[in-house]
Amino acid sequence: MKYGYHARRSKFIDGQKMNTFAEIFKIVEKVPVGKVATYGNIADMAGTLNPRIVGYALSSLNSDSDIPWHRIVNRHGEISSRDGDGPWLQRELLESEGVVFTKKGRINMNVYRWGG
DNA sequence: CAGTTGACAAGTA
DNA sequence: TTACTTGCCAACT
Repeated sequence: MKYGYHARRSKFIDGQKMNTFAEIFKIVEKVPVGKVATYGNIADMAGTLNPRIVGYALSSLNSDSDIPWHRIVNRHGEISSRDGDGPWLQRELLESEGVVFTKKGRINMNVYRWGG
């Protein structure tokens, strides 16, 4: 599965019409505990999105959101959140779910990556 | 309506 | 392996 941008904008998932952000959140919600997904993963599953849009959508969430935003990392298995307590909180949450970080602060994607 | 932005990814060196 | 460049596109201004 390559990182391909789909030309069509499918705003339909499971036969229901919904906006772009909702699509993203719906996918993110499916990431199981103890696993992580990349922005590209979510974008690909959503069917049409640029991975940037995924980050954009997640950035609109609060830290206490019901969406497991912390399970989304970049392709290198690194935390990409911006500033504030975001990055630290994300790592805390992941470690509390059993995700192990390397000394460089990266995640072994071969083990924890979800999808497929 | 026309830029600009951004929690990215892939390719290349 | 890291660092830099290019392509993306919805939301924002």
